Amino acid sequence: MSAEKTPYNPQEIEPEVQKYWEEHQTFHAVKDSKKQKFYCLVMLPYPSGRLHMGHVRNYAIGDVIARFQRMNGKNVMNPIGWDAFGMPAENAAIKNGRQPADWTYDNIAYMKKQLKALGFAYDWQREVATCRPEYYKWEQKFFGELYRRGLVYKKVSTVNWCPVDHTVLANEQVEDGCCWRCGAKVEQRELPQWYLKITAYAEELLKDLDKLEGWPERVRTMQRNWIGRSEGLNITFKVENSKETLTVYTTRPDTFMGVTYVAIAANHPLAKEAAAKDPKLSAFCQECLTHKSSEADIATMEKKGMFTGFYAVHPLNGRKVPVYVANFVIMDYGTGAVMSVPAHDERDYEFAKKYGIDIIQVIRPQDGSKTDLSKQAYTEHGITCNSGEFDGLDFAKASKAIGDKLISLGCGERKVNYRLRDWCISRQRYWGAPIPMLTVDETGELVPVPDDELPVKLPDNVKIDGVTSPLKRDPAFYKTTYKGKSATRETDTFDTFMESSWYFCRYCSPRDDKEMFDEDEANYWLPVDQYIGGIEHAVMHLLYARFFYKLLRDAGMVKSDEPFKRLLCQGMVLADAYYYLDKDGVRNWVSPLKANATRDDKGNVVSAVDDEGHELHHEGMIKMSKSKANGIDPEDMIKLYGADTVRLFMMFASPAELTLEWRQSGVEGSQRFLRKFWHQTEDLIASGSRAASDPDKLGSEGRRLRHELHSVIEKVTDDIGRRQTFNTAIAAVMELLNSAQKFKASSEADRALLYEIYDDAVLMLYPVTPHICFKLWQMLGHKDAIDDAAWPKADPQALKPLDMLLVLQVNGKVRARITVSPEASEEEIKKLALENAEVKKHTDGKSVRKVIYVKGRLVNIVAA
RNA sequence: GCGAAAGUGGCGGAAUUGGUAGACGCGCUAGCUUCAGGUGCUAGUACCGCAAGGCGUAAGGGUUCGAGUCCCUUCUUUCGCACCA
Repeated sequence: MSAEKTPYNPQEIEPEVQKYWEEHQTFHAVKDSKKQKFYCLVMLPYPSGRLHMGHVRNYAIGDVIARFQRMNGKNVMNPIGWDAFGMPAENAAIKNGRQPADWTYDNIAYMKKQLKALGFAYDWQREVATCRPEYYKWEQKFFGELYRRGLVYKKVSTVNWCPVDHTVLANEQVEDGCCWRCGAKVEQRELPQWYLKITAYAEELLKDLDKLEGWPERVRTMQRNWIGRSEGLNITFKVENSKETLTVYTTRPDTFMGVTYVAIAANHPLAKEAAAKDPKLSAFCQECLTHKSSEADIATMEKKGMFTGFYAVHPLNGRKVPVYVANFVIMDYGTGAVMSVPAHDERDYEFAKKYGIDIIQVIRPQDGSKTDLSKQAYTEHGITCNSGEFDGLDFAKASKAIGDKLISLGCGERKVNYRLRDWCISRQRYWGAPIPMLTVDETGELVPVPDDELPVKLPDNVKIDGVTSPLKRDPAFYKTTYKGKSATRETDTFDTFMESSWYFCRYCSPRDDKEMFDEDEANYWLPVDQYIGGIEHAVMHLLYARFFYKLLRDAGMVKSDEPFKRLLCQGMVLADAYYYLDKDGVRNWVSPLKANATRDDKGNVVSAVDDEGHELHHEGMIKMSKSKANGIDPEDMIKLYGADTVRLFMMFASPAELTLEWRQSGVEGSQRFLRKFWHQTEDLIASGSRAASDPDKLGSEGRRLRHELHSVIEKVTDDIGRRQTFNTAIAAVMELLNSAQKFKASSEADRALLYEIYDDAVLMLYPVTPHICFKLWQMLGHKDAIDDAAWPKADPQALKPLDMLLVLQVNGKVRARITVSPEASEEEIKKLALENAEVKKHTDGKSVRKVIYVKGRLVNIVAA
């Protein structure tokens, strides 16, 4: 024990180990058909400038899985890249006059350093930045192909318009009626836009969700709801005094005989026709269109309508029903017109009451109970009434009969509808991939930019004023020719979700200058075996990427149907938030690192004061954010504790899918563990050299400990590989090391066992804390680097239990614990249980009714 | 409103197939060591009780020899969606 102890110094060893990985290109992946591949993918970051804890958590999880799979013999690809187009670069350009490109590339360089300091096992040779022409060239080419395949179209339509960012937002990008990035209230505008026909794949996107067994159920449910398939009927009404007809979509054909009015969207052709004659109606339509347009906002706003003067003619009973413009009907969903049955729909009921429209009951409850339509609508499925020849039918029969009748009259058509709408990919921004389309000036013909002219490069050195895209003011960009004729380029750019929809394919051959990606490489690596990212991408990104993958498949470029086999959505990172109130009662948020909390003897925060003496209010643990000043900078933490400590804490503090509470004391605990691990390994080495393992020479304590080791190997393997419960895997190793620490080695065989334990513990912790394990592995005398070492295997011999701990219960209550030989028969065990003194205390004077033995676990004696 | 998930010590969490509730860690308490220590080590720590023992997984009920786990009712929280015609 005389050996000098070296302190555990992560600041020294981590850069050293990282340098080794860099020099050896340890994590460079090469296709090898003889080896089973494993594609581990983390959602690529937007280069905002600095990593945040959300990134670190995401990538730590990915790194653990990638390293674990590598140790298990897989050929692992673990790439990283940059989702480099987007608004913040333009905002930075506006703010400090820098070019978006310069700003972005600087950020990438900085964040790359941060990622390297965390020791992630990326194949840096595959790094991709989506803003490079070599990347988006292929996206432009593919877009041209999609256009030729009829999957791209341009249409004028109402779109969500962000008045602050001066850009159109996809429906999916609007949160609570506000822009998802800047939070400004969204308005509606009519603009010509490019669309991708995602609805053509709606059915398959829905159906294939069933194949995604490795996805969290909640994500699949969200996507199912987002696609929102419904079966119904399109019904066409004739309109009096108009050439227009009116087609509505309904999922309740059974209520058709109760229609008393029709509601249409403000920008429906019939509404426009009526508005042309009526200034009041025109003003109302205008008001409807300037309204916030997200579904959530429409849901909460007051329902309003206005009579158009038109009457639609009910095709079955000839009734003339008024046509209203209503603010809650959307042109883009269904047909932009709704038939209204106030008696059996709550919204229609409310509307009818407000405007004095008839309410006619055509459905009655199946069980014969009474309904009171003077109070509320009856919305359940029931039996038809007041419906003439259709009376007395249930929902299915009535829907079929009425549908058949309408179809035979030529004014009905069965229709499957989706909530999902086509993907608008146009953005009125500079910092994005230009949409590669041209308009021939003379003819107005729309054509894709010919492949040999791609990429359509973004011009450099532009002036950004935050209002008009520089592309729209730059004739050198938009003036061009097509087959000798003058033409005008599209000046809109792609939605950045386009780039993130296929980057994982590009990783397969990232420097390919002949095609989008190499098919042999892609079909070796794809699909992704494990994808890891935030739950916020559950619908948009993950749906678009699935769609894009199917487009690639139908172009013959990939062979599988789904891009991501297994998905893990990690939880948010929270931290304590504190504030004090200033003179004006305004909250001033203070970093939790500056809050000195006083705790009671149970450890609860009683009060807190910041460094300047302000009394702080503790808001609790909330999501890390700039506005609440409770973000913890990963770089600060690495400097303070080292990457291994940060990684260990993140993986240990909570299960990956749940929220993670950042606690300084917990981080310190993680560091304490690593320090102990380091010193205990040193102690072992100092206690004597490695002896040959000889399990037969172990005493009973040694055998028990060896049994524990191999049970832990089995558990940790299952926890990381199958269950993905990294926290319990780490806890198991900690427990093992606690046991090893208590074990007094008294022989060569004992010491050999300890070496076996420390070897395996180092291997098992390597995916989580690779730097310290790299060094400990060397210290334990291994010549080859740990990076290529194999994951430990549980020895079946050692897994056999030496003795069995049984719980003895009387009437379900634990009364004693006994140890028996694993060979003991059930009869012997039951006898032992009944003779146990503690058991007897509780069975005395009672008769034993039943004795239940659960193998290897317990004996329960039922006595009364 | 609809849909989904979840409620376990002072805290994060564990209990994987209905079978020892509270692993592991944080915090706290006591002691030792070091003493420049916000280091290290040892022990204790759900609650009530001196103890025997009792009680205990949001609340209430049920199934079972046995329930944190399954079923029903209620409450709460979180997340997602939302006039979807």
